Amino acid sequence: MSQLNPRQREAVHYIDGPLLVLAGAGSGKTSVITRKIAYLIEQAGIPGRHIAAVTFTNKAAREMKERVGKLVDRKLTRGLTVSTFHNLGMHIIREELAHLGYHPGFSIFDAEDAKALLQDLMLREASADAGDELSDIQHTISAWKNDMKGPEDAWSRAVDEREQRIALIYKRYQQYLKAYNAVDFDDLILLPVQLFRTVPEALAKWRRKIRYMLVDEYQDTNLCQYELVKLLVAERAAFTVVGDDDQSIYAWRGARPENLVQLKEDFPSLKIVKLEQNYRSTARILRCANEVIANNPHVFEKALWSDHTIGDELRIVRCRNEDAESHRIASEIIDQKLKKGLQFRDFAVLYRGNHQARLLEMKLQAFQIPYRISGGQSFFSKNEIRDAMAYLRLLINPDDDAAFLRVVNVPRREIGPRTLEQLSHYSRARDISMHRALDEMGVEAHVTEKGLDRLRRFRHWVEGTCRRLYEEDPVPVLKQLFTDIEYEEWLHQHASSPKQAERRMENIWYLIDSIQRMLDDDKGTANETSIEDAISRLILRDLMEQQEEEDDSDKVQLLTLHASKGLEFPHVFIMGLEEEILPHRSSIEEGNIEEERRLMYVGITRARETLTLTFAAQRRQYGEKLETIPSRFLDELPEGDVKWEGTGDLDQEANQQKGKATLSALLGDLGS
DNA sequence: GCCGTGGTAATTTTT
DNA sequence: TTACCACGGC
Repeated sequence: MSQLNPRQREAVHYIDGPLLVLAGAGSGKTSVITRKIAYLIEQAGIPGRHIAAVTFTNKAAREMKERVGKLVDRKLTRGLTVSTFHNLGMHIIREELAHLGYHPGFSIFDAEDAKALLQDLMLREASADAGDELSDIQHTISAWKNDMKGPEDAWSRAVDEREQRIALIYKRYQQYLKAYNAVDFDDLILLPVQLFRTVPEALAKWRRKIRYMLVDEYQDTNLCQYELVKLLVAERAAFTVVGDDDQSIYAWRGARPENLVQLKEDFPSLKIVKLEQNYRSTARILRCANEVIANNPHVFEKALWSDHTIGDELRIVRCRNEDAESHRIASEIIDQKLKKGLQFRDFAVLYRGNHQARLLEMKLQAFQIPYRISGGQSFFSKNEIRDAMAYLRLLINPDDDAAFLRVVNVPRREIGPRTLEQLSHYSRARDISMHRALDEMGVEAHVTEKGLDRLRRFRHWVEGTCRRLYEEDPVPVLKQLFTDIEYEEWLHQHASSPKQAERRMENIWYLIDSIQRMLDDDKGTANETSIEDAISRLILRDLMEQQEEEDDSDKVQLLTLHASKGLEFPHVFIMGLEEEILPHRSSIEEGNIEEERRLMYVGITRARETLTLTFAAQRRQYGEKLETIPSRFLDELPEGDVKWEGTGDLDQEANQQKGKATLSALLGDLGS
């Protein structure tokens, strides 16, 4: 799509004021953003370094960078910011450390570090109640941060005892983070907001830097993120936000689609451009999508259209039970692939919850259908990578107690829980990090001699490595580190097979290679990546190439509806179209059907050519067989556009299906 | 540390 | 029903 349609062109060329682009599914939203960046640089004469485009995921940022790179001369994109909200926040914090009371090399705690800290805090602070769930506390604090509430606000606005308790924990939590020279993910957005509200010079500086701002997936912004945008764009209001209220499916984690409406109030001169032409799906699929979403109330009316052919009817397939459902999908994939000469990668199966993929996986394996499943263990949650990251963090910030605790005894240095307990007790009493505590004379009265000796030896080694990291070429120092500690031997001792240990070690080297690549990437340019920067970017997961490489293979895609947002496939199955699944039971209970409907809408609009919706008439749930009720969303589809199957004699149909499937499997074998 | 036991809950997920 | 957890004993 090299030519822009009139609406898209309008969105690209309008730069005189605030602009909201309501971009329907498949309407070429990324094109608009990337073309607009090109337009701003080449036509409007705004230097790249004064433009910032913000997304939610690294993947989106990477894709955008790539596409801008193809449109604009490399020289002109110098200094252009295309990053996630969190990455932008990290850079602001890094540049304004002094104002915020942080030191260089600050750590970024991920959810697990934060959880560990909270756990620790609760054990000794006793402000918590036995009934308080750790994850509940964590989520509450996170939600407060997303709402821009500090510990004091949370305390004064607490509505019950539980909130009061959590507010106290929140306060202590922040104190510890500060002592560790660490921030958590939410702080990456919140701290810049607090900074900009209290230090006008800092705000002025960033306003001078960012003269034009673009925000992708605007309906997913939370209160804090919107505030950051608002602060940065100021009254000048040179910005474009792109979003789709109908694809808001993340309200449960703080996203505020209301921010779309709020924009109109905050910026009365806001111009709105609607992108309604869809370049992805058949006219029939779009008609169905429009019908379904029309059941939601709307502030902005929008209807997708396409000049594609009408296309096949949607199929709704009733299956006897969940077993038959998965079986049917697997056999249909074989069947359609054969009949239409397709590839496995042309198919995607979408579902509400990850557990629904289990059965399907088994069936796909039985049919020898290759598949790729979304989610699962990520590179960064692997134990060896978490160890390695902890070492890296410790090197750039020795006060990072979470990192310290993770690796102080990995591999074994004979520093046991008792010794650590003593050290931690002392350091907390003094309100300093463990690393710092080891410096003090006072600690000697609290930790046994043997333990202290080992701890100090570890600390000495860390400091030596630290120094070398800055004096020498960092990457060889890092490689040396893992040899020094004999990490590979340790992996072998703890792995179930030598092969596994080798694989884990490979992951470590891959991680270090990635650092090398980051450092090399912009070597010699104005904004050269520092080792701290590279490590922070790793914590923010700005590295996913490994998965990408695997993506090339010919596999059926299995994804949750959430994970499917932004993607498209020629042939889509959505399974489990039953009440209590889609819409999900808890959403029904909470009365939040609208977000579930948007989820359905997202699912429908993923399909280019065909869409098959399946449900099981009977499903085993928590041990007992239950009759299910077909999803209400099925009734919302226009009758003339759907074809129901499997409503007749179920047994007979299942047998027919089985026969067909066996035949297909045989043919499939011959074909390969 | 590793393993069995019993109790509980059972979405969606990025940074 | 299953799967994951925290807990306690070795």
